[in-house]
Amino acid sequence: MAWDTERTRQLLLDAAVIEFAAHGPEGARINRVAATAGVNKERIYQYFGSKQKLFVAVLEAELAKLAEAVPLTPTQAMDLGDYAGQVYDYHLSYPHLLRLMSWEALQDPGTEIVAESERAAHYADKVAAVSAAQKQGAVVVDPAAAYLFSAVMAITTWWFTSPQLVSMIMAGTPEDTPANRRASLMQLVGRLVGASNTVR
Amino acid sequence: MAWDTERTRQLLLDAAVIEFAAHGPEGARINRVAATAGVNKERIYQYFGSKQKLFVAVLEAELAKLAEAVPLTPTQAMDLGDYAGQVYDYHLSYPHLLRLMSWEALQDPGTEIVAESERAAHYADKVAAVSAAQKQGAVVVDPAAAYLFSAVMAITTWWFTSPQLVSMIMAGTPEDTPANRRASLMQLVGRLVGASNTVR
DNA sequence: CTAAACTCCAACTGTTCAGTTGGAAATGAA
DNA sequence: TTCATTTCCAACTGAACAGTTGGAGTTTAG
Repeated sequence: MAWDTERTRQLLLDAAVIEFAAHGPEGARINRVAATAGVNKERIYQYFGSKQKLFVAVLEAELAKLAEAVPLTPTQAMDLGDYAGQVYDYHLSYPHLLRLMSWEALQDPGTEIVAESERAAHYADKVAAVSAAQKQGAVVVDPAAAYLFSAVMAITTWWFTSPQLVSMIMAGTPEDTPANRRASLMQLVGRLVGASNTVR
Repeated sequence: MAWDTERTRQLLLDAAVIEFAAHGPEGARINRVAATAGVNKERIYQYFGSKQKLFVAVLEAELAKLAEAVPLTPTQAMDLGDYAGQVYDYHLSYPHLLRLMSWEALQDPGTEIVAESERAAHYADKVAAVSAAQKQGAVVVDPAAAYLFSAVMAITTWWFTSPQLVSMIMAGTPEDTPANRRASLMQLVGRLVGASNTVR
């Protein structure tokens, strides 16, 4: 058969995103990845080495896509509500990543963090941007930037990471829609950072 | 040997909390639960029926403990910052529950929610309490109570549900401690709900 | 054209796994 | 005391699993 090594690898990676997002690194099954990809499972060991290494490759690939899709710019920290809205949009249209990160969160605490140095640098940049916005008066100075940024991440991602809680909590709110969630998110982030239109 | 059926069952449940918190419903191993409990694994099938039913029993038991430890009172909605602090304290001292709920969140979306009616009623009460506080002027009226309550849950639990993100984001904040997290949490919740001391 | 290297496959290995079975030991009722 | 019931156990069953092997087929270099 005609070879297309890169295509085979990508097919496996794409299939692995689906399998790991659904079942996590321990529950995923190598034969299902191979079946979904239409590729022999021996190829997984040839290209990736092991099941856990495949999971790492999947996380690296998907994190790179997020960084590309929602890049950090200095102006974003000046409008964290809008930034939160963009991150929300990304996860709404592409739910696999937060599931993968949730599985990552639940791994053995001793597990090495995937792409840690790149991700830590990325987050350091974001926290620094928030800190700079605090100095410019666009964001309240209390609490520290890292705490503020954490809270923004928390309320942005929660809708996707706790679906069972969301369904129970929002059951009595008939006007609940993704758009209203997004609007409340942006409003609440604005309030957290002290944006002027939220002062009552 | 002297029989103590209830003790055997509780030993298995306690061992299962540890195993499911660490590995989740798919990654957990029945033989490890039995070994940790010091009980034959056949007893698991006798008392609980199956691995998944054991997971459900574990979640039910741990959720009942939370409801008992951090009960809802009407006064709590008048001070959501304090309430958030109490929930934070519970999870800080007892991290298994949020791990179990995180595994629950990642189960197949078609999976029946454990103790759904009780939990939904519990959350409905909480949202109603927030709504009442809004009417009394103790909490801002925008966005709707369910959105506010969701945001409070989000920033309270995030410290425990995203440890890898926390470690990267907080790496550049040397003054980061559980106490400072708690203090920032209460401050941010106060700001979200429009508590008077946060207006700038 | 040939041989080396590479990609890919079906079948395999050794182990693990959830769940079950047949029976031992303890308890309780008659 | 005896028998029925219950609790508990070691070993088992059937299937699943991650990872490996031997070799077929294709590509590339000489």
